[in-house]
Amino acid sequence: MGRRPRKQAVLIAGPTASGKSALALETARRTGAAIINADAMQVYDVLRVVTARPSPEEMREVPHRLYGTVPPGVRFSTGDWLRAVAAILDTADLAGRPLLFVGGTGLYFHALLKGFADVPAVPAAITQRVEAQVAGLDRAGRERLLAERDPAMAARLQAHDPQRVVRALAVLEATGRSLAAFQDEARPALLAGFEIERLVLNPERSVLRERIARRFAAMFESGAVEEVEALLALDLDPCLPAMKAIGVREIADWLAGRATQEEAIERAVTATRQYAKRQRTWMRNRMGDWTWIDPLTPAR
RNA sequence: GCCCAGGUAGCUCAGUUGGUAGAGCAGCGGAUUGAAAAUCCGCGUGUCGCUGGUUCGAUUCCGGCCCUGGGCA
Repeated sequence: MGRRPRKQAVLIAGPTASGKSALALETARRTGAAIINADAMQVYDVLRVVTARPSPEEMREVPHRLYGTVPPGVRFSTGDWLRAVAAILDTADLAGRPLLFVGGTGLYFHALLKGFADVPAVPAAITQRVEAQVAGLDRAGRERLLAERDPAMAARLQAHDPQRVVRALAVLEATGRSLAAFQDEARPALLAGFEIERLVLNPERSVLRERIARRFAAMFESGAVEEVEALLALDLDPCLPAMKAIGVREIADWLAGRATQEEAIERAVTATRQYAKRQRTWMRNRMGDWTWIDPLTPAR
């Protein structure tokens, strides 16, 4: 039995501004690894500075995948991301390189490690119809509607927020099956057969806060404004994910005279801090068995 | 110096006909299976400027002081 070295994957998660990209780059230089994006916003083209995507020089130096590869007019989903990763694993061009999955989107790592329900595409017309139906309902109304149509999903959802209720109802309508049934079907994890190392970067709270504040102020001076102008010029639907990247709304408000620069920066910094908090909640509660490190405090 | 307004949560403020107080934002905790930088759920964290007086009881009423803003000099 010929012994081939096992394929290696390193997963680097952590809240925004925790130093993931720097660690990934340093590791890739040392080990010859390729870096694969696991961040929902860094996939979008146009927004580089605002999403803190690696620079063109860094991307030239080390192989990077799934950074800025999706037009901002596209609604890229977790399933799309997982398929894109599968396609990368199937190609030979990264053969032999360790893979570094780097990003802040907990759901992507979950899908990568645990598999993801394979649900057929739901026609946009159906989603729109369901959205219109759910739009006027309050929390109790949503809960009641879902319980009536899809008790299994109603029982599964902890919070009956509009997005999840719409998704459940749309899947039911499009396929005739409950989303719960799809979720219960075991999906093979993409990284089966890999030797996997899992890291969560967890800087001290006060340090992270300070880095977030400094980083956004710097973004403002180094191209973020031009990016947002370019994005706005595309005149996209404001509901699209790329339009919701932190900083887009805030800078757009400043450009339109609805906020001073100081206010725009403060709001974006607050939004980033709140985002980091949500990330930490996910990581604390769902990545407890990963290796936690503080990359920013010298004495660790 | 005098007059007026105000001083209540981290911030902006509401309120208590005297029984130690509550909104928004911020913050904290939680959920998270195709929008996830999204979308939701839960939680008030307080010498009511200080100090005397009246009162069974004062953040509330009265006096004094301090501070802030505006006006008059």
